[in-house]
Amino acid sequence: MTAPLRRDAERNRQLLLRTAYDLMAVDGLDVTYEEIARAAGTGLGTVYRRFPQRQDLLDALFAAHIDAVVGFAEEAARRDDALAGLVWFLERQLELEAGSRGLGELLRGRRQSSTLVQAAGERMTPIIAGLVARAVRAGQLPDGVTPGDFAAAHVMVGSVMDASRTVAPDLWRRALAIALAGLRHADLPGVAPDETVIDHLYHDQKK
Amino acid sequence: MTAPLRRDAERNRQLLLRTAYDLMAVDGLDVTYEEIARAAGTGLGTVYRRFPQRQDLLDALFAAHIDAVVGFAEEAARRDDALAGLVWFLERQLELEAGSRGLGELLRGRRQSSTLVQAAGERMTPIIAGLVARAVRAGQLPDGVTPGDFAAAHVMVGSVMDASRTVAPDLWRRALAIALAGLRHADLPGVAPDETVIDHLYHDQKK
DNA sequence: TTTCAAGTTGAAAATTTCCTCCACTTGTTG
DNA sequence: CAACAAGTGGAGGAAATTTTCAACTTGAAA
Repeated sequence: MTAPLRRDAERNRQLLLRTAYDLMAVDGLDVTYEEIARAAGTGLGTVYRRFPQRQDLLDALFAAHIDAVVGFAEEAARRDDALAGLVWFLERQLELEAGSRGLGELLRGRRQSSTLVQAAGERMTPIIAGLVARAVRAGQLPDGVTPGDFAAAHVMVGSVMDASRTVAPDLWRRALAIALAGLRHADLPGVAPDETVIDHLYHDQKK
Repeated sequence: MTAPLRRDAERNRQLLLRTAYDLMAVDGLDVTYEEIARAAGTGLGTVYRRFPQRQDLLDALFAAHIDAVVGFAEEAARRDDALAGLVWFLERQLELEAGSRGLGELLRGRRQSSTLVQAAGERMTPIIAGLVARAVRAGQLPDGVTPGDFAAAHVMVGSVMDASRTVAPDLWRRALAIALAGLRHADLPGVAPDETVIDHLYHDQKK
């Protein structure tokens, strides 16, 4: 379909991907194209030629990670112990996010979600919902806990991760412990977040 | 000391404050001066003349709220029941934040903190620390829970508030229930966040 | 080796937001 | 009501970032 890139172009493409990945791991998704070009030692035009939309770059950079997260969900669903599966899934996903600020921004707030992230969400939604339902049925979680509450927990832990990344890169594990213990023991007030609200939790898309 | 403003200027000042407050309640602290001017029906120069630094505007807008939060802390400390005091304090503060996205941004992440916020923090730190210590001593909270964990809880609930404000303005209460139950029941791993880390939790100051 | 489509580059235009400046207007004071 | 300090408005300069583009270079097919 699409012609393969010329050898030098492909080399540049890989170089740009590596460079962009490293920059975004530290500074988040909003690194300047100019910054990427400078760090990679290419011209600005080269970055634009290869990745006309920033979304193109993000997709190329993070597709594998997104797939991995979906894989985690599927693997978690195979467990007999539903709650253990949920905990394991959340922890794996957060570990990935801990490795790259950019990935965290992609998977949670900031920036409207790409097709990739949306598709991944659609695949995981029923899986997680099934796990939560199983855990509740088994009495591992109190009645009233919903998938949306896990989404909230994810966002909550992520916020601590984002704020403490540079000074306490493991603090999110403490936040995770709080969130998980909370889900197990809280008597949740109000109405559970439905699909629409979950969508906002993840793709807030404001500056 | 400072000469009083001319009557028309004072009228404009109040108008700008009201306008800015309303805009920031919805859109956060980063509303453009141009937007404020347009909404207030004044010229851009007028906004800059009255509030040369954005911090001047923020201080004028939120000083009262910040004082109120400090007042909550002091009142909480007077309670016999330390944990109830902590819960009450956190809930009051979050209720204020729920009323204005701007205030939430000021009190938590985003934007380096003003002198006002810093001063408030310094007044509240020992108060909250005392309450936490009392609650732990009384067995209301498990050993190992620290003031920093309450800061984390605050940030965590705030992140849910920020993300769901427009579609589920009360969802933060559910997040608060999770966080509080978590603090009461979690066996916290890792090291507790110290002062430096708490500072980062609150004043992350990245885009 | 020749040829040329593909690739590269960096200057410059377009955007966006911030902030200054000054000619003009208006309260207020004597 | 005269005089002027204080206040106002908004065009336009500065800075940061995005995006385009035309002149130049290079890999690879014939």
